[in-house]
Amino acid sequence: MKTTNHREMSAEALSLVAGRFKVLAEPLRLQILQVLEVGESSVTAITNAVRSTQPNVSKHLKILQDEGLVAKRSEGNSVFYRIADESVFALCELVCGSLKEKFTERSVMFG
Amino acid sequence: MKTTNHREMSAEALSLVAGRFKVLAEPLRLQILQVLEVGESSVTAITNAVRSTQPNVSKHLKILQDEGLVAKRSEGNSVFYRIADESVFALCELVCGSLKEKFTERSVMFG
DNA sequence: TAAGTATATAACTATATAGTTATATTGTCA
DNA sequence: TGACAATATAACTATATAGTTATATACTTA
Repeated sequence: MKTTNHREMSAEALSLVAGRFKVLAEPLRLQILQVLEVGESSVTAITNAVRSTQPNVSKHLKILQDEGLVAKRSEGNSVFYRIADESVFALCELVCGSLKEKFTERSVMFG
Repeated sequence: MKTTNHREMSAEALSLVAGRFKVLAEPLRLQILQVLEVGESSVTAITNAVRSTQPNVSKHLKILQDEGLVAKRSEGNSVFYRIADESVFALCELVCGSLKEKFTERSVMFG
């Protein structure tokens, strides 16, 4: 049974979808997700991996968590974050494919 | 042959992917895309359908076009826009599915 | 040509947020 | 307990952009 109705989508639903895209619309957050794709990681380790500051990374992690994309686990002094929603990688895959097509087309335009 | 390398992604590539998400991170632009999903449409018709102002819709259409998501065709006085990249609908589908899961989980949390 | 219609653009305002710096909080270990 | 380490948060600044209003541009038709 198909439950999605493509003919109409409430303003609220559109806002939620846009909100998900907004969370992914930040290169640093995408980079953090890529780090976590390998496996769970502490805030310090993530901070080093993405070459940003700790407060900035913490803030982005909170945004990702609020959106349900990552989850965390405390161990002693450290907090380990992990991917909580694998669909983000499928999204990135789709975008990469589309971008590749887009640039191929434009490249062809110039012979 | 698989061409995408998941281990590394350049800062530039991440910016492009984030940029695509940014374009989709606006409810009104998603609404415009939904209107165009049905078929090509003039700026005036789109403006009426999404209940916004003409200049605002024109601006959003330009953003969508720059990203390669829509294309246009002039006919007399009017300009007709159409979907140029169907992948956006697959993206929205994925997000909708993920959001549904997310809210189902949270709903279950409350019994 | 003049009036009307459709679209695009420019200038502006208001708002959201990424990044920084400083600090608070919490846990570890000597 | 005191010093240190890891994380979170608050306050701030700078920047980006959605929406509005006014206007420019281009086409149509009387």
